[in-house]
Amino acid sequence: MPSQTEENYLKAIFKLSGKQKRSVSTNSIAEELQTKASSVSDMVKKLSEKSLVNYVKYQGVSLTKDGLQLAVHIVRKHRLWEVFLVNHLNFKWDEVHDIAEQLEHIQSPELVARLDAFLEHPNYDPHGDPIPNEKGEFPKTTAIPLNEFQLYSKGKVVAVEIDDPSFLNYLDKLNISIGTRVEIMELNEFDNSIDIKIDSVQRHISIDVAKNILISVL
Amino acid sequence: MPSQTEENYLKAIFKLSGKQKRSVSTNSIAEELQTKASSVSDMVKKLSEKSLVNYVKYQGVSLTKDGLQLAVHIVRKHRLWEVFLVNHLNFKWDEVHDIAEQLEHIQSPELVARLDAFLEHPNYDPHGDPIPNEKGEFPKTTAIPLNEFQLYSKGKVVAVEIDDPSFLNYLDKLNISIGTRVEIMELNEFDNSIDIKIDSVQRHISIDVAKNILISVL
DNA sequence: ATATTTATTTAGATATGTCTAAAAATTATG
DNA sequence: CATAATTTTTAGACATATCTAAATAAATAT
Repeated sequence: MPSQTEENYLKAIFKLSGKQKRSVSTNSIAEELQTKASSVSDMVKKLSEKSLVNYVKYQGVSLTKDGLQLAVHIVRKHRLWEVFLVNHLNFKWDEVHDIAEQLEHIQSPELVARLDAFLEHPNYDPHGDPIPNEKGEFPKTTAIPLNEFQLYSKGKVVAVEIDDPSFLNYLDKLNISIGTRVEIMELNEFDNSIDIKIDSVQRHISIDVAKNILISVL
Repeated sequence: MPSQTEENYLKAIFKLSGKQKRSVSTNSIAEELQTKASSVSDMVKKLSEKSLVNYVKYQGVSLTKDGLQLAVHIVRKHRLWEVFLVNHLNFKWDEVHDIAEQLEHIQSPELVARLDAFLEHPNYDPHGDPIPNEKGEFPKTTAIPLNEFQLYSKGKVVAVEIDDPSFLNYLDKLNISIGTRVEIMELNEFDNSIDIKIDSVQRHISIDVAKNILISVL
């Protein structure tokens, strides 16, 4: 059984690898985990010995099949707990990340299975992120970032790319949440900012915000 | 914030101190935590420096006010989680200890408060153990062990003293659970065993079992 | 292609929590 | 009360995970 620290490394590598599963640099892991590159080197070596990551000195890290499976399972637990916290304990979507960060390390397959059933097998967490099933398979989504959306098209917010409380709070202020309908009114070439309409109110958002909001076409 | 290990030591000392809050020996802590006496010596020294225990070399350990408060709070979390696991995730009373053992270390006062509310402020856990409130106050109980019960008197099982799965399983077999009505039919002086009536069925139980079943008089 | 900058790794140190084996204190026994 | 048995503590070692500082490799710029 991997330690909590090891689990956090696996999760960080999973997150940074993206869908294309590209290999990840020591520095980026260090930044993600708020630690030093030297610590990452050490840990990555250790994970490599356990066959959880592929690691060649100076050439980045990627997850092995075993490592990926573990990482996905931790993500599953994290997101299931977030659903519990929001749907049953009435937390807001910007309050649950740190608590789920702890709960995700609880070791009990039976607990995960029963929690999943209790929550009625949710496919998405409160941030719209997909929840993998027991086998590690993700529900497929066709969402694209708001900034890649076509002018005058209409869509529905299905997820956000980051769950930093300050970002989520900002979205709350703009009245944007999962399920919100948006229409693209104008694309400003100058700074790549976007004008959108929400509930018939026009709003202006920056490219940095737009690319972290995932939309599905209506 | 104390580490998980420190929390486990505090909890062990709390458990071993009993209601009279007697001071606890190094060896008994070692046994309770399945570790070595030398490790206990080290840790107890550390907890003493943090003013969580009173410790004089060779003379045992007791909790300070701060240590007691922390220990009680961990017990509160443990028992609340057990209620959740049994009442909402349909675990049996003999399956929840190890999971609660992990969940009790989750740090979030807000989570505890909301869990407590979600569970509707329970006073007892699935084993009948009292759950302290936010201030650390226990609901008062007048329960006494079955072996101290008077002949021919009737009572109701309100708690069990140990939550070892093998013990709980044995009780299940005898059809004894929290709320079961029992009547003392015979006290056997020879081996201190007891004959009791449960649902009009007579059963024979040993002193070791009897003293771990708490009864309140009817 | 060489020098410089940046990224990464190694070496050595530190903190936590554990252990074994030996020493010291306490308690029990004759 | 002196000796034996037990309990507890200390000393020194080890594993995990971290850090700083120095060394090395890779990438970038001149």
